[in-house]
Amino acid sequence: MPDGTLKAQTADRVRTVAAMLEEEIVLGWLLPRERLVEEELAERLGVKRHVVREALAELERVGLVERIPNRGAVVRLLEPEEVRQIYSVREALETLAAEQIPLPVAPEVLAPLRALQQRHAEAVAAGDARGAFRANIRFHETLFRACGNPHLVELIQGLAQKVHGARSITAASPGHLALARDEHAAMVEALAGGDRGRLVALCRQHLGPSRDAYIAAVEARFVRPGGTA
Amino acid sequence: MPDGTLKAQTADRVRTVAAMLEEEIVLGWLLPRERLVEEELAERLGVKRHVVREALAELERVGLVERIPNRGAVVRLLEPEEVRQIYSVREALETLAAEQIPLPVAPEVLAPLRALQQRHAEAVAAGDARGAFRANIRFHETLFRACGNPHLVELIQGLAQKVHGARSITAASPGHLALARDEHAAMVEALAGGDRGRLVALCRQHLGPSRDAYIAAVEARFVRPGGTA
DNA sequence: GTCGACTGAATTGTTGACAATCTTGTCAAC
DNA sequence: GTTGACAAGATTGTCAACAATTCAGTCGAC
Repeated sequence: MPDGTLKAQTADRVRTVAAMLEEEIVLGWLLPRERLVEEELAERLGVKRHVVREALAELERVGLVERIPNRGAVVRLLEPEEVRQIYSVREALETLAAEQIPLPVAPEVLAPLRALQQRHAEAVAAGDARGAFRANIRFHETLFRACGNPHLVELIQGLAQKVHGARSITAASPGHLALARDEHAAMVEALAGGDRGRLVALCRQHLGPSRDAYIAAVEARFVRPGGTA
Repeated sequence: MPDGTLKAQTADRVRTVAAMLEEEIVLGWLLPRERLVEEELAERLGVKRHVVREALAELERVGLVERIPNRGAVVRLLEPEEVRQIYSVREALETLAAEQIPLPVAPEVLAPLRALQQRHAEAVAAGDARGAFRANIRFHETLFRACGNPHLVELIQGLAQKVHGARSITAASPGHLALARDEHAAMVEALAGGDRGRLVALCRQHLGPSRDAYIAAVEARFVRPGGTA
């Protein structure tokens, strides 16, 4: 077996398609309530319908799309209350992880973290929303992985993914991206300096802006007099 | 549409099959490393192979089975280290939830909880491991749901499910079942009495026995000199 | 006697076609 | 002008056959 990972198994393709759709949702190319037709996506992304089907099922499980039997899938619109609840759990988990990171942090954590921080900063400077999104994800993954508990990391990532649909407001906003960039720099500093209190506080602060921006946007745009959605 | 939930969609059947297999794993009918052949399961459970396939994929995501490409699925054997990590996160999350339950607890929470506690006690008395397992799950779900954050509850349930494969030791043991029964009673008491400190302590204690029993069993039975598994 | 290659059986992975279901547009009746 | 039924189109849900892969046992060479 000389290829190894070379051959693209179905499972890998499903993950790839799910990731592509996720990005399109996060970056606001696919808007809430927009229909996701299996056959159309299959053709556009160059895969079989079965692959798209599984990818949509995955995104439904994660909470990014909504699937109605015999009717198809649409990009899900997150309720403000739901977003608040998710962020409150995120805060607890990320705090927990930050408290368990051994300090002073190991160089093999710090070095890649600095590299990712820089990549994020470059993407922000270039106005590359997609690059910033990807670097941002990897930055946080690397950071929290340092806590030593992969299951905790998995939960944190899952929750972050759940609210990806609520990030199209901030994911492309230069102001928010610049703020995130600066906060990342501060986190790295706190890690390097062994200042746990600051690190934990930064992690907590870091969550606020995107949550508040989304809630404000939804309540301004979607709430109709007398209605709940 | 006069039937509503009457018609059995594929998604429902997948969930059902997954739940059946999960129970068989928890109760020790299916042992670690035991093969799970799609066609055989499809015939035994009276569904199409495609349904079994998706159910196995679901159980793989959850962490109860392991699937190797072109080779099939087997019941997964959890590493002691992994079990420790999962239980440590469970402890944190369940503590968090217990701390957020409004006290004194609402009657519409307490009443069903007492009913489930009794059902569990009856199953234990009757030596009905499956009944005890089901009542136990619903008891904890009802308890933690009272914290008001469905996403936190979902995480707690997911983690509990992840270690279901590690529960075949305690799920059928009269001693452990009796202990769980008594602890449930104490939890209800603490809830009714508004004693949050006791409730939190009980939730934490409650996790210990099954974790320790599993780790002890695995390390006694499966560790070979010089090997890691 | 041991090692390596080969063949056959078992199992999963993939595909395309068909059936069931829902939505939209049209038209007639009130 | 509005409402209801009806038909056509679009979309998902289901299935069974076929292809690809892996494993176990056997046979032959050294």
